[in-house]
Amino acid sequence: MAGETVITVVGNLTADPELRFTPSGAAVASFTVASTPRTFDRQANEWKDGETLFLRCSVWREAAENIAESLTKGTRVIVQGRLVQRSFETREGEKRTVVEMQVDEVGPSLRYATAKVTRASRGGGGGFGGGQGGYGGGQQGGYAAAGAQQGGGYNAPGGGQADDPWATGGSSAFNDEPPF
Amino acid sequence: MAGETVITVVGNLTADPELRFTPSGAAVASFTVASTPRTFDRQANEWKDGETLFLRCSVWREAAENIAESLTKGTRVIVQGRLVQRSFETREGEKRTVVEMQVDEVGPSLRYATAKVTRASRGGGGGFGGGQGGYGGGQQGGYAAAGAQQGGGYNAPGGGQADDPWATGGSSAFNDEPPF
Amino acid sequence: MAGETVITVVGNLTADPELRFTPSGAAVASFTVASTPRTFDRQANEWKDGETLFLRCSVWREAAENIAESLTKGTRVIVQGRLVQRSFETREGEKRTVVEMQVDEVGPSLRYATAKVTRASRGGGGGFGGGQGGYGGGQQGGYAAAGAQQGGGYNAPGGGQADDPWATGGSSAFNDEPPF
Amino acid sequence: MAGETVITVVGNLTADPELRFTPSGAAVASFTVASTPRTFDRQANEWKDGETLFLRCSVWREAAENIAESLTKGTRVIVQGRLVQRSFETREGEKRTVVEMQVDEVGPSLRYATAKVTRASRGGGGGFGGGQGGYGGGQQGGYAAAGAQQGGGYNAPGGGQADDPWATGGSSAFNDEPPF
DNA sequence: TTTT
DNA sequence: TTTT
Repeated sequence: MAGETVITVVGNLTADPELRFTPSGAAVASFTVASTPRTFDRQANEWKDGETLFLRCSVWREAAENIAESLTKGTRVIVQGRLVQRSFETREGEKRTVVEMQVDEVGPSLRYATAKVTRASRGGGGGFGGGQGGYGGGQQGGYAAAGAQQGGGYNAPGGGQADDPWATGGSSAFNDEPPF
Repeated sequence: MAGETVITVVGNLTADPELRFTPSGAAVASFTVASTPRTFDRQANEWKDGETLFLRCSVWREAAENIAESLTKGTRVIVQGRLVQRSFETREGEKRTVVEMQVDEVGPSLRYATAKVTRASRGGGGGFGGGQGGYGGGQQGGYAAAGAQQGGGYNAPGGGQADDPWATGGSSAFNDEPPF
Repeated sequence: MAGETVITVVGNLTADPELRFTPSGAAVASFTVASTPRTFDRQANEWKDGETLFLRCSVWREAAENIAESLTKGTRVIVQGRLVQRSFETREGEKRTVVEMQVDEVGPSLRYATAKVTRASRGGGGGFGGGQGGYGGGQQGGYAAAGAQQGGGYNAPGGGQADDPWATGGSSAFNDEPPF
Repeated sequence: MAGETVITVVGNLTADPELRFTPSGAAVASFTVASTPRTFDRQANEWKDGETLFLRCSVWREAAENIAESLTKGTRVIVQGRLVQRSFETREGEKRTVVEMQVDEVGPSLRYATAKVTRASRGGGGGFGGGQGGYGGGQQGGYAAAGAQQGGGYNAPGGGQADDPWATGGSSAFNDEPPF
């Protein structure tokens, strides 16, 4: 009896996702995420790549079809799901167990610039209107792009805490240099 | 002295991201994620929406510019980062503190079908080839698409543990009905 | 290159921890956590136990010695650490890979009442004063116990947000029935 | 519509937990965790303490009573729960919102040696027999203690994957120096 | 192989 | 087997 084993992994696809269908027609996609931690080596006093974790992932239904269309080998992704253990038998009749992930949420990471190019599009598109229908028809892509409110200083940020500090100019957040 | 407070939140943008620049030219984007948990009400014996969490998020550098281009109001996103507390002063000179998130990774969730439409594109594009080059030029969008190996029954899935069970036909994963 | 794969698992020890020492004298403890998720079966409209995840865990140094002393078979624990993959060779010379956890933080869960009994003590003890000195010597155990300020209505809760709501009487948190 | 916002925080109690009871008799404990991240400063090329996060936490029912007995100011704890937002009104009638945590699991961290002392006990006690009553009656405390199998080299570790590598002598895990 |  |  335990809460949950929901985890989030960030890494790169080792190959294009595979899409299959169950007899009843449900889509299931599977892929492997390679996640290489960066750790600080106290001895050497430098950053090093740790051992890569290769984690097998399964996605069902809509999400399965979505990722088959938009994620490819090498894509950096964010994957959230539950760790599960699956038993199976080898061809030699030996029992084995593997740890895998049943994916709840998955999407491409926008952390690096390389992610940008691919979202160029013609006549509409642009933006991930995840919501209840098609928002955002009509952005033209390009740099200024995608509906971002680049300008204003006092536009209500629409959320958060009472008397939101982001709305007040001169917040420390907008002085120099990122905090990390 | 504490490990980390890395968390992952899934939710929808309450507005388009705001993009600004520090005096030194570093990009910083901010947005609010609305995350509504579904919880099972034991009394009523049914699922209900919990209280929505509105969490203010900041993103720096490349990622800031990337999201300003591709995320819009309503997008369902996966956000990973560190919880931080920020102090500020109200216009009345009162000290306040808010809990926010410094984002490490963020991207659109591909969980729902609505995410699909927006990635249609002309002459290439398509797919998030996060990697260093060929983002699968040539997919036509549409359903079969995006490099997924839809066909085979026994193609090596190229991943996972020794003697990978996914390679063996008839794995339980491909029988009927998703497990959840 | 990926952020981190820090995860937290809650479950029960399948056996007492094993404590060993490296040639250089570093302590390493290992144990297996059995984590059984509860999931809501939509078909049956009821809660069921999911498949149990058995996750092998390693702990080093001080923590290794601490857990060897205080955790036993069956203990419900909270374990935080990094997922790692370890390669090894079977006696038949076959290569294998397993997913395990390198533990950063671990401790007994105080969720259930059964956890209570074992902490009874004589003349001192009681309480886990992990902090910077005085572990409250002198609590007598028993129910009212352990330094909790049961009484007051307006004692400053010493932390948190400006104008902390916990300090104001009549907060909704103290009306009837827990929210879950 | 969002999965969950389950998070885990590690930190120290800023004060003893406060225990109260709702009119209907349900116990609720509250406390604040101070969590100070260690981050690597690229400029200075050294580790620094980040800004401390003070997170207000609520615990209900059994767990509330358990922690009131055993956690005290300064204790290092592992806390898992859901981030929630709570609205309230200040004495001036102003609306405010705070981010807090509804705790699912909480316990003392056994990471540091200081945690050890407090578990000394007389005639029984000792160990957290989380299970079905009092296991482990009779450990004497002290170092060898608490059911740990310190000895053997080849005792079956009882867990994990097929052909468990931990059972094989000479695993890399038992060579010199911890991996971090 | 654990377990409110 | 991936990868800023």
